[in-house]
Amino acid sequence: MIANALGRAFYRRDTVRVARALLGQLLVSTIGGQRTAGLIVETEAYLGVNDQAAHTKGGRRTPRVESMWQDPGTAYVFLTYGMHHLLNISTRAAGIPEAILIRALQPVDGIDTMRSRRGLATGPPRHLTNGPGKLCQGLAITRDHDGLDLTADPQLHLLQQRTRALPARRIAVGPRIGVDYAGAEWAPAPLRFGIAGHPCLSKPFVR
DNA sequence: TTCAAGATTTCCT
DNA sequence: GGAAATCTTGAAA
Repeated sequence: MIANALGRAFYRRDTVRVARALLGQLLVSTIGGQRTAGLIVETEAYLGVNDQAAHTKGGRRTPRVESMWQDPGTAYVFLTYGMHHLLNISTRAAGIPEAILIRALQPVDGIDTMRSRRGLATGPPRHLTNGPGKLCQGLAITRDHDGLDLTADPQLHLLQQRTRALPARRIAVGPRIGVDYAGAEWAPAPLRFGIAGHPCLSKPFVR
């Protein structure tokens, strides 16, 4: 077991609640012998079979999205635009395909490793992980890691940094990014969460 | 078997 | 601000 890791019960709760509770927790990757880690500063919730923005809309259960149907705390990693990996964590009970997309981190450990992987020798560290594709590149997360149990995997897991979610006034809320195709009900739904005013957000929250 | 489109990033103007 | 890069998936034929 991993000391201080977020456990099954953390992820088994309501997805929006987990999305908020993940803000400020530490994502740790130990891949290729290099430890890299960052604090989660931005998340998005994807709500199962009804959500028209989710890969599981209409109850899809194809090989790609199988991880979303698995136990809470399972990694769902997919490739988009033919070149970028995106990391999600499944929530609620097995059989309920909801998940949270990790959209941005504040780099904490292994910054030199992240620079090397991202091809950014100079510049502010926030550019290493301020986007869902960027953070996967920085932490070396690929489809090889799809299906991992993030409550217990030595390569990839989350460590508890706080026992309570941030106060509501410190959490910015807005529509999800890049889901304009999802229709009038789901595209504008307030399912994106971020630490208000944090410099590592992938995009500003408009209010 | 075919084909359109995408939960993004980067580079150019 | 706009477009290209690049390839798997999912649905239709």
